[in-house]
Amino acid sequence: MDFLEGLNSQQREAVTHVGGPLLILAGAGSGKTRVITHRIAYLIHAHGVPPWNIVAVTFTNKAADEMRERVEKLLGGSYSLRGLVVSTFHSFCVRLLRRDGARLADVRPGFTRDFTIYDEDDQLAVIKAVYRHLGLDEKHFMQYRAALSRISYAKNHKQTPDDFLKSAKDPKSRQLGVVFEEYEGRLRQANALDFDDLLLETVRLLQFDEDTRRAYNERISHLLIDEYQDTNRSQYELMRLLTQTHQNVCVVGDEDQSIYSWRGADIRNILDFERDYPDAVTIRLEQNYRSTKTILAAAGAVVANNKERKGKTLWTAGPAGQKVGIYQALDGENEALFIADTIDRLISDDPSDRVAVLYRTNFQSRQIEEALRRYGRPYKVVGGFSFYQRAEIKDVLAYLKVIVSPQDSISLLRIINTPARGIGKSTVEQVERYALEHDLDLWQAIVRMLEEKRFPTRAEAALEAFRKLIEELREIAAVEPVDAVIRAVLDRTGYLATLKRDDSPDAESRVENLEELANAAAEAAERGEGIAEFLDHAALVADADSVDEQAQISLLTIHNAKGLEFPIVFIAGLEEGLFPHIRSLESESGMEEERRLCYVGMTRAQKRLFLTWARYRRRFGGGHSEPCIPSRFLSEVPAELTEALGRNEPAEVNLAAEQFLVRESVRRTTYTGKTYNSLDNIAEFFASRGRGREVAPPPPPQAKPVVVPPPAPPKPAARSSGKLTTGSVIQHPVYGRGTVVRREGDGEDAKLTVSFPGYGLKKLIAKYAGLKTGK
DNA sequence: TGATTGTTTGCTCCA
DNA sequence: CAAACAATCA
Repeated sequence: MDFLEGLNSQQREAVTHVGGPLLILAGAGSGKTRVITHRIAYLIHAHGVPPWNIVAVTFTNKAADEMRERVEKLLGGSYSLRGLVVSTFHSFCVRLLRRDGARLADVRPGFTRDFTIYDEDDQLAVIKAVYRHLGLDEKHFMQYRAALSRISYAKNHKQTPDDFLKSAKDPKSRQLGVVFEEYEGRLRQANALDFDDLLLETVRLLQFDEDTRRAYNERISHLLIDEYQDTNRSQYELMRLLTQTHQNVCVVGDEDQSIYSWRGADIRNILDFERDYPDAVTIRLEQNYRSTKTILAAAGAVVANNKERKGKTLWTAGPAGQKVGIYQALDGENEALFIADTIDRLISDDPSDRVAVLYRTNFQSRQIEEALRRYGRPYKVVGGFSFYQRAEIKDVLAYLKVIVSPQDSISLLRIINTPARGIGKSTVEQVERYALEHDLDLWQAIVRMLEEKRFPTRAEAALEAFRKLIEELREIAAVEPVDAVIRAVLDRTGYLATLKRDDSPDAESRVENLEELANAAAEAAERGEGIAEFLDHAALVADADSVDEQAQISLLTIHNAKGLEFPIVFIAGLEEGLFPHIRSLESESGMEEERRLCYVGMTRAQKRLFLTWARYRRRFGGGHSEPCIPSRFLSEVPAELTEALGRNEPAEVNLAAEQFLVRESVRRTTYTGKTYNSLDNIAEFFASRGRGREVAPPPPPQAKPVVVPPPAPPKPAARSSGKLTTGSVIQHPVYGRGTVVRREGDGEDAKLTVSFPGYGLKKLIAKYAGLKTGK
C-alpha cells in the first residue's frame, strides 16, 4: 500500500510527519481532505496506530462519513476500522456526555445522561417564556434572537449569569442578565443542553473529572481537526484537554476561509497555534488542484484586500480557463432568469457538468427556483427549511422527547394540546403558574395538580387523559423500538387521524413527511439505535449533510458550500447590503468575514464562475423594488479577468437586450402560489397547479428558449394510468424516467411509488404527476 | 376552547 | 408575500 503516490511534496510531508503538533495551512482546493484521509491511513498502516486511538473531527456529519469511507477504501479492507472516531465536535461531545457524563451532575446539579438537546426553536421558546414571565416584550426590550445571541456570546466567553450581572452597567444589560439567569435556570430544570452547552459542559466535565480526562487522554493518541479556522473557544479548550498526554494533534485550516465568527469561531485559534504549541511544525499547501488560473487569481485578488491574514499565494498548474462572467440584471427576477437560462444552455452543451448557484441568504433561492422550474430543470436546494424543522416532525419528536425525559417542559408545552384535546390556554397558564410557584417542571405540576384536584371537571378529564396517554407511551417506549414508538404516537394521540380528516394538500404532504420519519426511524432501529440516539441524530443533522453531490443543479448558501466543489458556479446577489450583508457593514472584522465568504464562494468553482447582481431588488414580496449598488467585491476582481455578460453581448445571452419584454412575459407567467423549496415538493407543485385546470401542452423539453419560455405546465393526466403496474417504466416531467415499484388504488387516483435513478423513491398521484409511459 | 379571520411585521449565516 | 401573532366569534 503506497499512500504517498500522487501526492506533492508538501502533501507527503503533511501525511508522514508523525509525532508532535502539526499545523497544516491548506489553501482552497489544495487537497486537504486527501491529506487527512491519507494521514489516518498512514498512521494505521505504517505506524501501527490502532484505529481506536485516532479521533478525527470534521465540520459536518457528511464530511465525517465520507472521510471514514475514504480511509476504508485506502486501506483496502485489510484493516478493521472499529473504534476509529470520525465525527463532528458536537456529535463527539454528545456521545461523550451520554456515555461518561454522569459525574457532570456534581457541577451541574440535576444533570443526567438522559439530557435533551434544545435546538434554536426550543431556545426561542424558552426565551419567549422568560420574556412573558418577566413582563418583557420584543419591541420594547430586545429581539428574541438578539437576546439569544448575546447569551450565547456570554456563554462562549465563560460568563455565568452572575458574572454577566456583575459587569452589567446599564439597565438594559442588567435586565438581559436576568433573562440570561432565568434562561439557564429553565434549561437546567428541563435537563436540557443547548448547542453551546454540548461543548461547554464537555469541557467542564473534562476539567473537573480527572478520571474521565485521563481515560480520554490515554485513549486518544492522535487527534485530527479539520476546518480548524472555524473552531471556537470551547472547541479549542477541548483540543487542549484531549491532548495533554500525547501532543499528537494535527489541525488543518485556512484563515482565508474562516466564516463562522458569528458562531463564536475564533480566528486566533489558527493564527496562534504555533504559540500554543511551540514545537508545532507548520506545512503550507499552496498548490490548487481545483480551479482555473483565472478563477484562482480573481478570488485571490478579492481576499487580498483583507488585513487579518497570514497571507499565502495559491498557484495552479491548470489552464487559464474562461473569464469570470459578470452579469448586471435589471432586478431579481431577471437575475434568476439569466441564471436559469445560462444553466440551461451550459447543461445542454455538456450534461456532465454540475452547477451550483450560491447566495448569501436563503430567501434568494426562491426566485431562482421559480426560474429553474420554468425551464423545467430539476434542482436540489440545500438548507432553507429543513425536514426536521417542519411542524409535524417537530411535534412527533417532541412526543418522543417527553417520553424519554418528562422534565422537558418546552417539548411538553408543544404537544400538550397538539392535536387539540381540550387543554386550552388558561389551563396551561394555570399549570405554568403552579409549576413556577412550587419550583416544579410542568409534568410534575400536572401530576400534583391532578392529585390535588385543582382543575375544573372538563380540564381535569382532558389532563387526566393526557397523563394516561404519555404514561402508556412510556411503557411502549420501554420495550419497543423507535419506529414502533413513533407509530404508537401517531395512532394513539390521534395525530394521524386528525391530519387524515383534513383533505388539504398540505395535510397530505404532512402525512407523507411523517411516513418518511417513521421510515427513518425503522432504519435507525435496524442499526440498533434507540430513541435517544434517534433524537440526537435529529438534533445534530445539518443542512449541509443533505448535499447531494450527484445533483446536476444545486442551490445553497455559500456557508453550506464550504468544502464542496462544482465545475460551474454562480454567485447571485452581489449587492452592497446583501453581500456584503448589511449587518456586517459596520465593523471592519465583519466586512473581512464577508470578503472571506466571497472568497470561499468563488473558490468552489472549477471551470466557470459567474457573478451576478441586480440593479433593483424587492425586499419583501409585495413591496416595491429598491435600487441597489453593486457589491464592492465585484470591483475587487481585476477587470482583465472578467467579461460583462448580457447588456453588451446580446449574442451571449439574449435576456438583457429584451429586459423589459422579459418582464412583461414574466409578469404574466409568474406563479403566485405557495413556495416550494425542495425537489421533493416538485411533484406536489405540479400536482396543485394542474388541479382542475385546462392546460396547454408543454413546450418540447429540449427547446432552447430565446427569451423566456412560457412556464412548463403539467402534462395532461395520462389516460393510460390504468395500465401502470409494478414494473412499468414511466416518464416524469421533472425526474425523468423511472420504474413503478408499488401501486395503491386504481386508475387516475392511483398512488404510485416510483423509483427514479438519481432521485430515489417518489410517491406520485397518477392523475397529477403528468406521467407518460416511457420506452 | 378552538377555529377562523384580521393584522402586523419582517431577511442573515448554522451545529 | 407569508409566517406569527392578536382578536374575534361560534
